[in-house]
Amino acid sequence: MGQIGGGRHATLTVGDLAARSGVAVSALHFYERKGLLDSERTSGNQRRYRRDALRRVAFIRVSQRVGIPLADIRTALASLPEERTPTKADWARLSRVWREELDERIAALEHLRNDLTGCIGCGCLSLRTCALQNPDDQLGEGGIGPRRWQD
Amino acid sequence: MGQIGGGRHATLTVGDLAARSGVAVSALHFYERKGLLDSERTSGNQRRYRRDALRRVAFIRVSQRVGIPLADIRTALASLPEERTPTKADWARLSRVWREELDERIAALEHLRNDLTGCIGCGCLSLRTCALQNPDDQLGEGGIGPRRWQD
DNA sequence: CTAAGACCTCAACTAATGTTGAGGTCAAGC
DNA sequence: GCTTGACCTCAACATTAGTTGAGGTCTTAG
Repeated sequence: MGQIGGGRHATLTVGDLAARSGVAVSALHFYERKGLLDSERTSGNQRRYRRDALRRVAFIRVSQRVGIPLADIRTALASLPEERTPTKADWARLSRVWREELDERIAALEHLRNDLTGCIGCGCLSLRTCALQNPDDQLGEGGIGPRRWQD
Repeated sequence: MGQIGGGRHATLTVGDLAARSGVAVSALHFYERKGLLDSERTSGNQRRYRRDALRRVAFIRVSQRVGIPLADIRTALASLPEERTPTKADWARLSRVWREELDERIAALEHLRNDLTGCIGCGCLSLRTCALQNPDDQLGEGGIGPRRWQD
């Protein structure tokens, strides 16, 4: 634990942060490698996190639940003010962007549901006539590469 | 082309199927390796598809747009009658299952949106109090492994 | 009949998001 | 001051959904 019961002190060890955020240590290392998180080091090279790392990790997880890839989360986090602990307003600003993303994704899925419902009626799945096969919305235009969504 | 202009004949070559479905040849090979699709072979070992392969591929793509992983699509396809060309009713039955999945996913995302909207108000993202951090719905319970959603 | 284009297999690579393990170091309680 | 648990790095592996390339074969139009 990071001194005196795991957290009243100024910094957190990686184990503390993992325990409090519910994120595995290996994932925290990974976020750091990817530039989403950083830490100071002790003289012995061990990570020490400032307490706002906790909110940072929280933001990462919430963003992932919304379906945002880490690279985009990284970009968003990079827009936080450097050398000033982010305020609640800073976090709220970032989150608002995600809500718009989420709105769009929900709308796209609803559109898809409407199409699918129609196609179930005819059972067609016809390549020429079925709306699902010739999408006029954004869904499915990004090709077949690695997935962007998560659950 | 699969004889006489690419398709009036009984079977399709892999190139025909690719052209008509909009799916790359390499993806069709991949689906076959994964058991989602199969083909007869000519004496020279080239694939020849029955015409209902077209609808099968259509079903695969539609399912992927709904966000279903290939393994699940494979399971669904396995429930189609063997040795009888599937009817429209068969396809409609499968699609209905996906619509239920889609309904659930939309509902989960809407729930998430409500939580996020609330959390934007307070800017908290608190690990203890924010609904997003302590999910009581299905979202986010599957852990962190490979993604299940797509776009 | 032959040449060009389509097809074949197999292995390696991509991308995102991590986990696992090996081999070694730090820090803290007794 | 030593031992034990936590930490370090780096490399390899897992998963999903394919793509790319090498090296070779089939089919078909002319």
